[in-house]
Formats: sequence, structure tokens, C-alpha cells
Amino acid sequence: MTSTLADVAKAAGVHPGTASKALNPETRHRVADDTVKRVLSIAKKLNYQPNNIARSLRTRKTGTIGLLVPDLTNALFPPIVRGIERVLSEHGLHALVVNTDNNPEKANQLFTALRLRQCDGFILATAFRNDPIVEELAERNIPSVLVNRLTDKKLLPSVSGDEWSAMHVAVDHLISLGHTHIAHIAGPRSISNGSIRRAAFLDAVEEKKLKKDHCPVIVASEYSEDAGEAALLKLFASTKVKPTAIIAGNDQIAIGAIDGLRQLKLSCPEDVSVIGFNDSPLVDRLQPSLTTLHLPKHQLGEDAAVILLEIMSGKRTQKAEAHLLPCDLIVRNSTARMSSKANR
Amino acid sequence: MTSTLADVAKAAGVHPGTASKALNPETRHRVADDTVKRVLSIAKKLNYQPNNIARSLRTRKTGTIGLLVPDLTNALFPPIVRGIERVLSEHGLHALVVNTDNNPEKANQLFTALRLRQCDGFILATAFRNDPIVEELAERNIPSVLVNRLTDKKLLPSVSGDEWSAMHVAVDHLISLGHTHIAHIAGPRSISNGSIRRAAFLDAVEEKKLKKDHCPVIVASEYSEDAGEAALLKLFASTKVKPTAIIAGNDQIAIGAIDGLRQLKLSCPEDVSVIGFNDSPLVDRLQPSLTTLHLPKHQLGEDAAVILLEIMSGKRTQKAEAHLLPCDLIVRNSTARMSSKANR
DNA sequence: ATGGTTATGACAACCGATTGTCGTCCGAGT
DNA sequence: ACTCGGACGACAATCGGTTGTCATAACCAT
Repeated sequence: MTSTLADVAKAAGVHPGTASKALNPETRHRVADDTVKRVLSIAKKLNYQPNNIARSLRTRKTGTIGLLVPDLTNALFPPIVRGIERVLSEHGLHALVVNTDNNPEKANQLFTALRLRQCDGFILATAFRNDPIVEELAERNIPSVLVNRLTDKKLLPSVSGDEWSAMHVAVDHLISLGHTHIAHIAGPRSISNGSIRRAAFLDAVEEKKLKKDHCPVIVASEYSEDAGEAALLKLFASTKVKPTAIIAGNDQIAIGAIDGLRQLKLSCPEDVSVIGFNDSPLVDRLQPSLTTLHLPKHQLGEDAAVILLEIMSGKRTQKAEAHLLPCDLIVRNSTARMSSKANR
Repeated sequence: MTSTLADVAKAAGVHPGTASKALNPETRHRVADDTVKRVLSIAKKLNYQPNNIARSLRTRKTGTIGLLVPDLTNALFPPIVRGIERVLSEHGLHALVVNTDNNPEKANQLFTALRLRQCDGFILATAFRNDPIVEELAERNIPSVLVNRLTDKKLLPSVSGDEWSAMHVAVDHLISLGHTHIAHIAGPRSISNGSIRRAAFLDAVEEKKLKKDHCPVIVASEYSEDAGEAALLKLFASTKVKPTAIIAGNDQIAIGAIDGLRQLKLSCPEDVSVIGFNDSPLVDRLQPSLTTLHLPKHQLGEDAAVILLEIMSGKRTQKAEAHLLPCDLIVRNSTARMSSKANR
């Protein structure tokens, strides 16, 4: 069916080893020019395709990288994956993509499976702030990069949005619209996004000298509409001082929060302004369209892949640098100047 | 670092071949029970992990399947991918996922690369009605399955939504609301979805004895909001008899069409009802929320994977059966009873 | 003429499993 | 006592490349 190196070598009247060297540009100089030509032409004539498995066995390189994402159906990840893939495919590499559903056990299992497949490197979009997989990768010095989510301990290179600045911009925006009572519905604390955005919010509140008890933080149980709605209802049930603006941990929480407001007969943005995070697809077409912080998702993926490739090629050492990409505030209709009729 | 089969064999005092047989449940019967026990316990003690590359080289099975999708950032595909992955991972298989962007050249290149990686099978969500890759797979009898998109020639097993019935249900729904002037904005004709839905629309119109020139079809250049909007404007510019209902080729086209209506100072659903296809995320939260045909995307992926596995294991021969999954009409607010004030 | 490079390519080991063949040994049956 | 059969496991070939070593020959300079 397919011809092997031995076939080519025999047809060219050379030893397989010699044919191998002739075919490989790196080692071609060890072979006479006309021999190279002969081997090359015969290889083409026989439509020779090297067997990657055999090559991998010898070279210990599979050209495969493991890509762990929490959940592809979350619109945040596909653009990241595509960014990664764009860069990888340029270098003849391919990604084994797996979904962990934020389940550490599942993640472990899949990670082990990918390691057994001898992936040359890993990109993780699944990191928890404290993540044994990340520790293992760092310990064993396996080429790997974090994307979007960070760990508390700086163990691996990472590429993520500059959430700290983004949150400050969000708070500034609301203040500029006259808001002084701003709440934050944070994402889960076990994930860096939730925790960093939360810390940045508190920092911004303090920096802008807003009253701390006018700016409550509540944690949503997960990054979902339902959790956002539940959190909002809980927030409004528990605080005496009602906020006139809300910064959500992400777009889904924001959407859920707006649902919650609707239930309370409050409207967005007239009564309460809402800001999301990530700039997910279609949030520009919701009613109201969502003001949100745009995450350069594709770029995140590309940069992560580039860094991984540099580490794998030895052009860069695997040190735990954090690369932060700017997030722009996209102002839409879910934020508005505080109305005078607002509560308090 | 990691121990090999030879290490285990030596420690157990047996030949590597024997150790291999002891480790493999299929061949274990060829080895004495206590030898098996010894090998097993030593393998565990040495934390032996078989080298998949070496195994693949010998067995010609990589446990990898190639998954071609047009574009992961199109929300249609991630659930399909996840469905596939769920089934595959249950069997220890993994998917190499690549995006072709509906670009045949890119598809070819990626397909070739995946073939060189010795994928055991393929799942294609990228098929054109006439697709050389599909022909090659069928010719060479490589285990493979189509998902969501079909080819004109029945060459491979496929799993897709029952679009024919779905379209009939959509037309029925509009007729039951009093509409008699129904237009269809079809998707690209080179892809089965566009062509089947279009043919089904024409069939339904004829079957229901609607006047053919009251039910125009226009083709959008691609499955996007912009193309949908452009198509709608062109439609309303060119027909004397204005439709009071539109069935779009998919949700994105529907959303674009609604934008177009808005430009013409027509509102949905008061003036014109609109139906989408696929039931994409968030279309239930748009204003108006979109009536659409729900595609069981996850199930599509699962079924495709199951069929592929059955082919690969020889439990099923690779015949070109088309598996059609039912699509439910989800009635929301973009369709309404035809108002009496409507044009004509 | 001689010693020393250099170019070339044959050779074989190797990567780490899998698997068919075959020899040996033991016990059972006649 | 002898044969037959089965259990067991050693052995080696194999999958298809890659790569370091070495032999040979040609070439150069002294």
C-alpha cells in the first residue's frame, strides 16, 4: 500500500540509513548531492510518506500537544482553541483537545491519558488556583503554558487577560456615570478569574474611596446564568443599601443578574447598571445589550501557543512569566448614568 | 525515568514477550497464573506505563481519531464535539480536532496531516455535497462517519438532523398562524443543510398548496448575520408580494434577517414572523426570542462516535446509512399570528 | 611518496512494544 | 514404558524509521 523508507532506499540503490539522511534537510549534507536528488525523486515517484509513529518512537517527539479546556460549549474557549491551533498547525503540530468540566478527577484521568500518548507539551485552560496537574508539569519540567486561568503559586508561564486593570476600568466607568453603590457578583473563588477580579474590585473601591459597605461582594456558585440570578436575588435580599450598579464575574452571571433584576421589577439600566466580563457572542444583541470587558481570546490562544513552541524548541526557558493582555471596556446599553430616582 | 517492559520482564525473571502476554488480558491465558501475578505486581511496583508509540508501531492502531469541523467558534459544533468526545474517551480514544473554515484546500492539507498521523478513523462535520475527502475515505475504506452535513452521493454512514421533516414542521407552524406568504432565506447550496432545507421548503409549499410565487427562496452567501441581513434586504427589494413570514437557513441568518426587517421599519413578529434553525445558545434571550428548530447536537456527536467505534471494531460494516435525528420546533416570540394589518 | 583530511555511504543498534513459532517439560493415557 | 497432548515461556522477527560509528576512497598538502 504505502511505501516505506526501505522501499525508497532499495529503489535508489542505497542503504535505508542513507535514504533517511537524504530525506532529512538537517542531515542532508552528509549525503552526496546527486544521491540526494536520486532519493528525492524516487521518494516522490513512490509517493513515500514517512511513518510518523516509527519516527516518534525513535525521536521521542510526537508533534502532538495536549489541550485541556473546561468545556468547549462555553463560548469563551473555542476562540482560544482556534488561536492555539492556528499557531500549532503552522508548525505541523496538532492538538488533542479534552474537556474536564472543571472536575479535578476527570482532569487527572485525561491528563494521564495524554501523558501516556507522549504529548510534547501541554496547554491548560483548566487551572485551579491550586492545581496538582500544574505542579506536576512544573516539577517534571514538561513544556507547558497556562491560558486564561492562573495558579496562585507562579509555576508555569501563562497568558491571560489583564483582569486587574480591566476591573479598575469597569469601576471607573460606573463612577463616571455617577454610581457610588456598586456591587460585585464574583465567580467561584477556586479559580483565578474569580479571585483576581474580586480582589481588583475591592482594590478599586478602596482606591476610589467608595464606602466599603456600599460596595458588597457576593460569590456566585459557578459561572452560569442561574448562579448569577440566584446570587443577585440573595444580594438584594441581604443588603439594606441597594446597589445601583453591578459588576458581574462574567457575561453569564451578568445575564442571570439581569434576569434577577427583572424579577424584582427593577430594570437594567434604568434602575441598575450591569457590566459583564469576556464579551461573549450575542451579548451585543441582548436587550439591553451588555456592557462588558472584551477579552482578546484568539490572541490569548495564539500567544500561549507561541510561548509553548518557544519553550519546546529551547528558544525560551520555562519560567513562570505571566503575560497579561489588555481587556477593553465595551460600553453598550446595560450601563447608564445613575438616575436621580434611584433608591437612596 | 519511566520503566519499560524489558525492565519489568527482567525484574520478574521472564522474557519481555512473556511479560507482554501477562500484561495483556487478551493473551494472559498463555501464561501461568503465578507468573501473571508476579509480572503484574512488579509492573505496579515499577509503575510501568506502556509506551503507546511503540505499541502503535506494532499494532497499527493509534487510538486517535481525526475530527474535522468547519469552525469551533460556530456554536453549532462544540456540542457535537463534546458528544463525540464523551463516547470516545469512554473507550480510551482521543480526538485530534482541526478547523477547516470551509476551505477545501485547508481541509485537504489538514486531512493529509491527520492521515499521516495514522488516525484510526475520522469524523467529518465539514462535508460539502460533493467532497473529495469523503470520496477518498469511502474508496480506501477508512473507518469514518459524517456528522451534521451529508454528501449527495451516499458514500459514508452519517448522522444528522431530520431537516426535511423539520422544515415541514416549520412551514406547518407558520400556516397554522395564518401565514400564506412565506419566504425562505437558504444557506449556501454547496452544503447539504442549505440544499436539503431549501428542497424541503419547496416541497412543503407545494404540498400545502401555497402559491409558489408567494413563497420565494433566496440564498444567503454564507451562514452569518451579515449575509442574512443582506439577503433579507435583497428579498424585500425584489419581490412585489411581501412575505409575512420567513424561514431562515439557520439562526444566524435569522438574526441578520431580523436586523434587516428593523432597517425596513418592520418589526418581528408583528409584521413578519421569523424562524431560525439549530437553536443556538442565547437565541432564547434575544428580543424577540427566536422560534427555531432544535438540533440534538450532543446526540449527533454521540451517535456518530458510536457508529464509528462499531465500524472500527468490526461490529458494523461501513455502509452508507443515513441516521436522522428528530428536530423539535421550539416556539418562541419571533413567530406570531399573522396580523390583519399586514401587507396584503 | 606519505600522512592526513574530508566526503560518502554502508551498517547496525536502537526506540519499546507485540506476536507467531518452537522447544521443553510434565502428566495422563494405553 | 512409551507416546501424545497441553501448558509454559523463551526467542526472534517485526513495526519503520533515526543516528552514531566506521570503512573506504578520493583528495590535498608537504
